[in-house]
Amino acid sequence: MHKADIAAKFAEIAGLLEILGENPFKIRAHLNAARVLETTNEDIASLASEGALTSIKGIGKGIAEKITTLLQTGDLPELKALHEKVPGGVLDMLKIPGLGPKRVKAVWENLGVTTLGELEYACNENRLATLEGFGNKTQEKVLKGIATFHQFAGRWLLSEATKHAETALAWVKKHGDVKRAMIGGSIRRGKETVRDIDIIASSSKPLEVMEHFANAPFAVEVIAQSLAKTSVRFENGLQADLRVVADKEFPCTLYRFTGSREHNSAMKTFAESRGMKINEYGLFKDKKPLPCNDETAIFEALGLSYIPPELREGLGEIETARNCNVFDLIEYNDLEGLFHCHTKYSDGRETLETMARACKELGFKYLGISDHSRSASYAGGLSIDDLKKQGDEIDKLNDKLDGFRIFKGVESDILGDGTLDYPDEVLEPLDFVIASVHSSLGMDEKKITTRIIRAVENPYTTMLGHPTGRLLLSREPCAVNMFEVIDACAKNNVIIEINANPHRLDIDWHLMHRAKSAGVMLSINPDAHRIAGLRHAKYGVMVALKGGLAKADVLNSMSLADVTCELAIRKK
DNA sequence: GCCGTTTTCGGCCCGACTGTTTTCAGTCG
Repeated sequence: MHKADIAAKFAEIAGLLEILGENPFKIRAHLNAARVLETTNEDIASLASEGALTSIKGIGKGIAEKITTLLQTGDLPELKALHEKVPGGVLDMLKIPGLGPKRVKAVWENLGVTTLGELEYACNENRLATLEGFGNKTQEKVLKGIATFHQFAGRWLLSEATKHAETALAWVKKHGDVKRAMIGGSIRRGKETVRDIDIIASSSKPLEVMEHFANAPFAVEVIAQSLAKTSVRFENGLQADLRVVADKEFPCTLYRFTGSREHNSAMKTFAESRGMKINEYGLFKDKKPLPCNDETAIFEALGLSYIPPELREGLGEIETARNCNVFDLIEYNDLEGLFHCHTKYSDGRETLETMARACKELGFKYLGISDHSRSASYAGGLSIDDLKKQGDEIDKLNDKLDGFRIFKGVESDILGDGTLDYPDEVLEPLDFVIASVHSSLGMDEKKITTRIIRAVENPYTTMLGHPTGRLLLSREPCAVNMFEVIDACAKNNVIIEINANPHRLDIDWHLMHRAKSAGVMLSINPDAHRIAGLRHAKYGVMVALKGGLAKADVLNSMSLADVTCELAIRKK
């Protein structure tokens, strides 16, 4: 059993205990253990065998025993006992916004509701609103929450799907008869959420390769097996399709199973206009296949410049490819530094120095630190004194970190009225200020737009952080009118963040063209709370590509000297 | 259930918001 699986068990226990109204501190201890397990670098199995699990902060005697039991048996008697007390579907209800443990318990005990389906039914019959402590507003909110839940079911975050896709790809490549293999589909296009994994491989023995795939250790179920493809399911329900073709067909199959439906359809039409035909088996002229060794050759044969996978959405990219030689797009290696990172000063896992050194080791030249501000008490936001203290530490580190620079910043909460939560004299000496909304995201369009624009107009705001507050697959963006916000950013010389955390990817890439044409600069920010989070910048680059951004549009593609200058100019 | 320690038990984050009530419980971040 893996650390992440054990962590999930503890989170499950916490949820069940919550519904049962157990001691809140016991619940927190389990949640804390889950988080610790998710993030620790320790080898749990060997610590368990040495009886040294309690050396990890947050793991005491009780939880250490449970981890050991889970490692040895894969199961936990306590969890079984809890499941006997609480029906499975009741736990799902905790995922509905507006329903916490108390209300879930009330719904379950008073209405006998034990699944989301029954809950929806009860809402439609107006039974939820009649419960004590509930009303029409809550009932409506729950109904909306259930709809959102269904809408997101069966979709995965790009980061999660990528991780599984890489596992599957590595397994496919292990087969000795595989010549080429790649991840295709929406993962290759960098879509922020995806439905399944597509892997394309070439081999002279396709059936054997597909059989090998069906027998993969991660495949808990083989959903379909045919001459054309094999589909398996991972334990978490994610589906992976493998197509194996002859090597000469590989480029066209990969191409066909990468582009969106709209892109493929547009390309089919374009090829026909050139007297050609394109499908998953090849590119044909006068019914004769044109040899294409890779995707580049396909575009060349069609008289187009190469269209990167991220752009193959059917949004006019073929037209662009006819008119220009190359797409001028940012690449991951263009990034010179990273802004928007957290440390132990607020809710980050690492010290300032550890984060800076990790960033340097990744090859970056600078790091912009922006811990939470004082009103973000839930995230350990910094008092004015702490912020000064951090600034002093940054000064010392900058003397030590040869050729690497830490910029002093803060992620300041945008308060309800649009003001930032430090006085001007505190913001003034900082190198940069990210203004972000973290609370009261439910305001109507007019109110929240006015609020955010007021923050953009603050002379100390350098960047607008995760502008819509969306959490992919769990929280819709707030009602903000982003067109107005983009215009305000242009007017006030404020940079817009592309929050690269795979849960956010905010702003949405569809809006990047508009920001670019309004003359707004963007910044690809990892919003890292731990070392691994720094690598999330790659997802930010993927969506920036989708948004058609060039190196020149992105703040943190500037050299250290240039970015220092840029920040100074913006401060004025 | 964990931590820290005056080693045996008390403290563990808490303020804002929402919707419900009519003074506050529950949820959220």
